[in-house]
Amino acid sequence: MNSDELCQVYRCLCDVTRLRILNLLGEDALCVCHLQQVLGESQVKISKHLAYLKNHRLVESERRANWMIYRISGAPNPILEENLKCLQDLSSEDPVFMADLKRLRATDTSAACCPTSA
Amino acid sequence: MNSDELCQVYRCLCDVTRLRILNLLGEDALCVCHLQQVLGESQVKISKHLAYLKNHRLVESERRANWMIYRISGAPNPILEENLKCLQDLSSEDPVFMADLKRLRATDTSAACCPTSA
DNA sequence: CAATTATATTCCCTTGAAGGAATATTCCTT
DNA sequence: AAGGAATATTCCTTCAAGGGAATATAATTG
Repeated sequence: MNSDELCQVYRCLCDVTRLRILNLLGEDALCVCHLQQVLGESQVKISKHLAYLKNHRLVESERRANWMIYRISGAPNPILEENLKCLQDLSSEDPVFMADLKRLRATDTSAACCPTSA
Repeated sequence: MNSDELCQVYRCLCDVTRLRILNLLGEDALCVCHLQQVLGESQVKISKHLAYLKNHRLVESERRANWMIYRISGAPNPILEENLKCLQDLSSEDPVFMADLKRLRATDTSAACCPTSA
């Protein structure tokens, strides 16, 4: 990791929608439609932000039939990991992150698109 | 700290010049002219980035005669602190940060503009 | 193969921010 | 008060990126 790559990581983190996505993916791998549901944002918006995160190697994806499952990248990244921890801490205080997690837990993850249902 | 403020912090961190500035200020408070010297960047550029950091409360400044001394903000900010630590770790590997620190140490800090000479 | 579902991409518009040149401001010295 | 040094601001141009509407692609189902 060099200074430019470090900047790239922060660029990924400096959008609230991406932070919300990462916060959710910190809990579990998720398909696009679930992210869309939980975040209440448009399909394009979610899809573009996921592409952005993927291009910068913060998340990775795997196709499962019709669905794309996204998860936090497995490649070790100390900066990302440290900041995901911070995110987790904040998510017990911040109303936006809290509400997202609440909706996530209320979401039926037994559907065909869910990673654990494979 | 809420999700928007968190984004703001990351926005501050996603420019390499600002990271270089923060890396230097992590060592010691510095005046603009020293930052300019060490970073080898234009006066406008440094000044604008400092203004940006100050507007977002990551640094604070104090006038000393002709000079403005900038330092990392004293207000507690866990996210900033955590990432300054990361920056410090990286600065022993990354060529840009390393070179900056080396030039900083080679800089005469006994001049009138330096905080410790007060 | 046609229709449907899930997701990605393209086109377009708008905005924030980076950087340089020129200028303004602030403070010091004489 | 005038000049000089340090720093800040304004004006301008360029560019990345956010978001929506429409369209394209990929896989599934009938």
